[in-house]
Amino acid sequence: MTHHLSPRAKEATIGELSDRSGVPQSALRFYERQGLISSRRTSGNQRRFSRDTLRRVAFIRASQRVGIPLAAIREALAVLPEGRTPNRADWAQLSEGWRKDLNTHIRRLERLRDNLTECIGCGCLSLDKCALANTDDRLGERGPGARGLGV
Amino acid sequence: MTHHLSPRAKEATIGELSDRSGVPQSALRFYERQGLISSRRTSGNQRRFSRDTLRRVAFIRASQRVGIPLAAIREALAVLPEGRTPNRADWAQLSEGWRKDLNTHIRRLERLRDNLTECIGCGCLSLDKCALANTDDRLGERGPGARGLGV
DNA sequence: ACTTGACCTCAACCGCGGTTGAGGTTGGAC
DNA sequence: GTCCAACCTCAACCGCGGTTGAGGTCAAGT
Repeated sequence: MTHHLSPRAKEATIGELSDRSGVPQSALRFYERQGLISSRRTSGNQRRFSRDTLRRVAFIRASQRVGIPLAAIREALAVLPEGRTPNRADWAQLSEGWRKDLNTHIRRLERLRDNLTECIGCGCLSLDKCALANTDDRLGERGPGARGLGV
Repeated sequence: MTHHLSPRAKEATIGELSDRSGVPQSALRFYERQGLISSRRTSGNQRRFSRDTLRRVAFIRASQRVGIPLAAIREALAVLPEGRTPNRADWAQLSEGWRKDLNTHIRRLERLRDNLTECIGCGCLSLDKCALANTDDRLGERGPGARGLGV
């Protein structure tokens, strides 16, 4: 009873995490640099990821797939607890927020689709009054550089 | 009756086009380099845009807003006639295709939202069988470099 | 004729989301 | 103890969608 099991029993190397998540190692290192995931280091400086990291990575990829920029994903992930392993309630809280964002996003797309149909379909092609041209929603200009805006 | 009006009566300078479309001149030049719009040049090498270019630009921006990459927009615009000024039917054809893409896109988002709710909500957090992790839709990997994939 | 602002090109740079490769260490199996 | 795959860092590069700035020309008004 004195040989105290090391906690790494459930930890994954970067290769394992990559295989399980389908995300390239280079991307995982990149995510770590960006503060989206974190790892413990072995005495030999190798990464060891805790089990819940797989979940985080899945969440990151799923979010990205709908066009959410990494910075926004990082913010969202920040609601997860620091020291403790996130539990179901933590993830539920996270996904609830995401659900709202997704709904907003979906509504925007629907609006655009309807405008497109209406506007071109009706032949109003005068852009001054066209819903297509004057899309009411402001999409945060936020400085120069590429737009990005998460679609 | 002999002073034959010059055709530039309805042409716009880049500044005018920029003002009317709200798109920076730098972006308009960029679009031209990328083959999304085109211009006539004056004897002094200045650009003159035909009237329908305003429409093209509006279309480009609207498309971008929903996350469609410029390359895809260029392809879509290729269905417009070369010599002739595009008429209503041309634009309608274009927008019909877009409407379908938008619908597909919207459905993808809805699916993700529902998966998220179900998956996290139900506590199934085992990623192996999770819809979040194993999103069935293939999103065209197409080579290395940034994903892009138009969201 | 001259000024002034709008236009031109070209090259360099930006943020994003990574990949690639060189050169060096680690660690598990034999 | 030695081997080799798997890991490490760091710097450079990629495509995308542009912006910025230097240095030069054009055209409309006085």
